[in-house]
Amino acid sequence: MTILCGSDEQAFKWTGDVSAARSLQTRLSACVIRENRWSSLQCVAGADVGFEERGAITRAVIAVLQWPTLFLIEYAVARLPTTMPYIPGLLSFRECPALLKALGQLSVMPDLVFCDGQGIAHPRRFGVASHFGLLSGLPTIGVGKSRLCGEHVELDDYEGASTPLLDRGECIGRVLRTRAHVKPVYVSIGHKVDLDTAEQLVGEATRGCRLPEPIRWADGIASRRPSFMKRL
DNA sequence: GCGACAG
DNA sequence: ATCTTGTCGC
Repeated sequence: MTILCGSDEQAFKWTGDVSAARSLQTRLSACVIRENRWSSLQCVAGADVGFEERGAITRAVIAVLQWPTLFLIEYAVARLPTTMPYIPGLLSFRECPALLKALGQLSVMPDLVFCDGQGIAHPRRFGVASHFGLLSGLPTIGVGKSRLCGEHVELDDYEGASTPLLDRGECIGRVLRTRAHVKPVYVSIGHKVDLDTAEQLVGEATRGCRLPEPIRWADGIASRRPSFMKRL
């Protein structure tokens, strides 16, 4: 049952069948581990994706940082032809191939990955952070910049404020204000990390900016922002 | 049928 | 996400 998760997905091919992709997500979501399955952190990574050629090429970036100093150790950039369009709820099928390629190019395997996007805070509890975690086997945390699904009460405007993200009677994540006066981020379990730990780690990985440092690096490189490219 | 909708 | 012009603050 669970042993089929990895191999099933590797064989997945996008044919335009939205229903088939959704069914696969529902099956794979049962394989996601929602509790801590790691011992210690030596280094963590940030993962993000960007596009080239007006979307024809998918460019994935994984930046590895030392923990808990958050100094950049190394990074990898991988490019692959884009095989499917962006469809809300199916983002992981579009981004995971390039992310896995980038992961394979690293010389040091991170102990945990902060992903740009939702984990189980997803209609079928299988966002990109969970999908990538399952495929790589690595612990992952989903950090979304906006909401995909779920509801929550208004959030206090001070740094560290947080409130549960609820969907169909289930707590699927937490809305966290990483900095006063800025939009909150949506933290959720990706794989092998529980929610309390995920929120705590996001807080510890954030240094004055809205997003945690690992994701800032991956995003800065994926978006080719001069301020980041200069520091490489 | 209508509105919502990660990146 | 990407494109793109303009503005605000340190």
